[in-house]
Amino acid sequence: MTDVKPKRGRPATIDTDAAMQALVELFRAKGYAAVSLDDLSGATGLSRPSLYRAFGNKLSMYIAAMDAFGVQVIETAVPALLAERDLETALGDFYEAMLSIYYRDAEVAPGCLIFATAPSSADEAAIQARLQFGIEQTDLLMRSRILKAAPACATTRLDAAVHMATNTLIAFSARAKSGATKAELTKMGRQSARSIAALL
Amino acid sequence: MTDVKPKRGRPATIDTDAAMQALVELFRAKGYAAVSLDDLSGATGLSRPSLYRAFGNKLSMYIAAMDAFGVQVIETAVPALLAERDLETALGDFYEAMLSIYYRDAEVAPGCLIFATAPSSADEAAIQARLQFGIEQTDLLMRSRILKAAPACATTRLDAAVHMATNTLIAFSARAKSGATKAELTKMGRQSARSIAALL
DNA sequence: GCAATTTCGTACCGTTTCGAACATTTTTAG
DNA sequence: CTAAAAATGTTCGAAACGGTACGAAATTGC
Repeated sequence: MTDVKPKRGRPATIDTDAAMQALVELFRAKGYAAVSLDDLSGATGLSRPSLYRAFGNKLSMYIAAMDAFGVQVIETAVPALLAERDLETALGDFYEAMLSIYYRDAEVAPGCLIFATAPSSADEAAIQARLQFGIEQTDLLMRSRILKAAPACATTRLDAAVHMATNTLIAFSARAKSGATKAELTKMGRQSARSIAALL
Repeated sequence: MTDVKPKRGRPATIDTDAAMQALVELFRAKGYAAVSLDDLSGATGLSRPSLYRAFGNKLSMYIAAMDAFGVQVIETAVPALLAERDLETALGDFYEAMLSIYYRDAEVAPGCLIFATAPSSADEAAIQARLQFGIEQTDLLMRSRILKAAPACATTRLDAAVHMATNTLIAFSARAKSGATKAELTKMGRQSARSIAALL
């Protein structure tokens, strides 16, 4: 199914993956509304019509960027959470991995595309839906991980720990944007992981 | 000092307080960048030049709205936290009061002006500074309240509880924007308050 | 080589944006 | 009553906005 079919017209030359990465970087740095198509065109090196053909209008570009960011999180940070370790270290490692995404070696954090920029644009129904999905999936992920560590945990107690774990991550996205250092938040993540593990 | 001095020219007729309230409502519903001066003019009933004279440019309007929102929080919700009750109920009452601000009787939450909209506009230095201040003040508020409930608490434990309490509130602002119901978050707030109190 | 087909960027459209210039209105000072 | 002063809304302009029409370029099928 690796299409070897020779297509009829002029072959495409644009690198959509690289372009998408540039979209993610711009959107998470400046949010949805503050970014213009000219900005995106400049960052990707693609003309506005090329962007439009590849990703649709600005809203669908942002939605696609949210998805790409989510995939990046799943591939990069989630394995740390699901590793065969005790809950406290796994959760702490996960937070640290997420912070590596939020800060990306930069002095000033580009931040989280989903938790930090989507809330302000949630009046767009499509954006709100993706934000809801992101939170939901994080809750589910935390639930499965905590349940693995404490299979017999009562549901109330489990809910509390799950929400704590997700809420900590969400808050980190805002704190990173507020100027907190990565070291600061990493320490906070270890503390939080310990507290959450202690809840069970 | 209640100025009875008759000023020289035409007296001002605009209600700056009402206008500011309208600014807060618009900004927290749609964020900073997505709001135009025409939107603000329409919502306040003031002409663009009047707005400009009263509050300066768009950025300073947003900054002033952040301050006004902060004052509203301090006047409305903080007393619940500082009330003479046990920590768990005080914290739970505080979260509930904050959710009343975030939802304002509306089906869809207008949300939190500071935690939900500022992070996406934090590339503006002035906005980032106010966001940082807001988080800092919340941490300080939580610290003083928790310290009152547990004066002999070890600093590590105290830090953990403080950050948990603030992070929960920050996360609520994102969850509210994602479409969660007020009842849902109120329940989560009570659970979180219990968990945080149990950390001491 | 010629037609069909697909990609691509230049140029353009109408709208919206922010901010200011300006005249008008309403008051006090003399 | 006239002049100065302050506040206000109408009007304007230059720039930026999102999005598209259209022709040039590049490839395959015949």
